[in-house]
Amino acid sequence: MSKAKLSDIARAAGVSPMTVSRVLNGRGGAGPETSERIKQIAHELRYRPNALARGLKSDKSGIVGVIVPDIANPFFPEIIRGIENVALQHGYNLLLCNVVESPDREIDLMRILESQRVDGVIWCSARLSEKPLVKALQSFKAAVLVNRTVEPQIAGSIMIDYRSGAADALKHLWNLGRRRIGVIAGPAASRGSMERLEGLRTVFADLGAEAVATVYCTPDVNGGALASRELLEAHGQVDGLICYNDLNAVGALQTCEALGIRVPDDLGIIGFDGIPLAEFVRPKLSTLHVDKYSIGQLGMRMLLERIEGKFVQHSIVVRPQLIARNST
Amino acid sequence: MSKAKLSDIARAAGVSPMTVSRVLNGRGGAGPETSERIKQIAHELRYRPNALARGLKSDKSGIVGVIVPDIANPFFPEIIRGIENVALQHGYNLLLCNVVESPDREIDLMRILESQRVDGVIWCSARLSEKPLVKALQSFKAAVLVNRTVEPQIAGSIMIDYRSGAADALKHLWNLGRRRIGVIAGPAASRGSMERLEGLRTVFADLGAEAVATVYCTPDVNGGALASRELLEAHGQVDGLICYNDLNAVGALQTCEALGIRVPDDLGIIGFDGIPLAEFVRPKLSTLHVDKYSIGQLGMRMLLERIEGKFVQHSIVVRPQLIARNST
DNA sequence: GTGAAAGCGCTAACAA
DNA sequence: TTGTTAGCGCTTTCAC
Repeated sequence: MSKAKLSDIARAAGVSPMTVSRVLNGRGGAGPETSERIKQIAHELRYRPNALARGLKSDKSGIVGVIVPDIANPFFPEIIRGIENVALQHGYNLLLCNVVESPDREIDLMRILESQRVDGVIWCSARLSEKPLVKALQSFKAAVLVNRTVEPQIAGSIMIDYRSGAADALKHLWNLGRRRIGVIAGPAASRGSMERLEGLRTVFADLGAEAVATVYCTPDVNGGALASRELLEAHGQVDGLICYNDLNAVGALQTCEALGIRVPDDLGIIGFDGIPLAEFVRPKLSTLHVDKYSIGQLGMRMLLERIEGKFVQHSIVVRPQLIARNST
Repeated sequence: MSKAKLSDIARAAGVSPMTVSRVLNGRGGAGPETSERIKQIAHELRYRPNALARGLKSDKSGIVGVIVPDIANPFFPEIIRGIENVALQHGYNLLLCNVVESPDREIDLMRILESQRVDGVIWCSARLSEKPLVKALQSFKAAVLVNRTVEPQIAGSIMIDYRSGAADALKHLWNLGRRRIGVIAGPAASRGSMERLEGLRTVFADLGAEAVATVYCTPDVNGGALASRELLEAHGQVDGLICYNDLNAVGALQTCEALGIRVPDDLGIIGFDGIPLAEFVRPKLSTLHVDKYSIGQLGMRMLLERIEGKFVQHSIVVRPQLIARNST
């Protein structure tokens, strides 16, 4: 049996579809006992309003597109939960999109989300270059970027203060007496990597020092393992390692184990992000914790404002917090 | 500026909307150079077909609902990726829903997905009781359950063979000489837990032995830590621990560390699921590995068959594979 | 308080 | 080959 529609209820109740619509949407429309009868029938028929028809009429789909580079990276599920938490409170649902592969995928995705007439988009760690990114964003009623900025008219943004985070990481190692510091810098193309390096440079300059070596890598455990091996084999005297993220740091931990380097005795390692994994490895990983759930909530709230046409706040910066554990 | 529609293109090209529709959908409809002109204009106007209108007309939304109990549990993102991989190949998108909280949430979600007129649903680890579950599933054109079964007419299912997995875990520990075995059993209400226990019972019976103790807990790290502490403090002589999942096993690892119990020397620990984390802890966790990505792919393929009205295969059973690492 | 008409953007069926 | 008509389910507008 196919789904009940307004006219089915109307016929059963002996009224017009319009009346049913009004009653079910709580906008008066009928006397008390007629209303009751209509609601009763709707319930019996398991009536579910057709969101497609509603959306077509109202030009609102009730759906928000969420784009993440890789849902298997534990950084993102927390953000998604934050987004969903706020979205559901406001009657929105999430169309989740993963873009593991290429920037081409990002373009395709945009077309899809446009076709679905999503009411807005939250895009995490977009890798598309500026021009096409802006062009893509302009096709949406509202957009929020996480980990990226564009002109505030184009999209709101939630930024993580990588500079200060990286600076704090370096100061932390320095205060612990580490003087020969290497950097596992993550993906060379990434803005986040650049900003971290800038933060480091500033502190190094103040200190009259510099990094022993910097190695780029993919932002996962394996990338960290490979890069740290390369770095440590070439620079045995390194006594501190600053990593792009916790996954990289866990990879470094593995390398140290393989190379017989003791952490933190021989080498202090610090990560970034504060994913749960950081607490489960041994030694427990010191890290710069980022409140991912809040980022999701903030992002969705910002999107809601934009959907409603308010542009009060254009950019939010979240500051990572140093958590010193046993790896430093 | 709002979005271009067929009639906009039609006007610009001096043809009827119908012709434009046919051309853009590649169903002939016009001579070669008219077709070219239409495509050109569509491109310039950044035309995006309105999926809402199409869906309303065709009674197909192109969207598949995916429900997981908790996206922050690393078991699920892999499944989602598998689902998405197949879905995209076939022109479907995912409406992702998390149900962290209560079974009530599950009911609400069903209403939402029905309203969105999703073409099908993939539901992971549904916790709703049989009656309402069946009722909910019946409202969809197609449905597939992961980790649960119902009548094949109602929904397809992908099952993990927890019995054989648990049996393998026990045999593994037994072969290693462990004789006093405790069980961290996960959520008491869960089917998965029950089935694992059944698998264990069978093997214990063959062996003429039984579990020293069984403790239930939440399926996360903390639950495992608490439950294992309770178990180990009450039964100091236990030399083998079978855990509901890897998260629980990691929790047990933490407890052992706190209690000064050496793993695997004093106690062998084995997990379940084979999440990435299992490789990152020390000692590396032995586990029963489940191919989550494949499960996602299989589930989506099964759903596609059901959407298309083929019901060739009603149930797939995936067998976990023992991976012996350093915790046993 | 209630209903009829019209239209959101698209396409199946038929007509020219 | 191309166009016209009608309708998917809902809601806004206006008339009763």
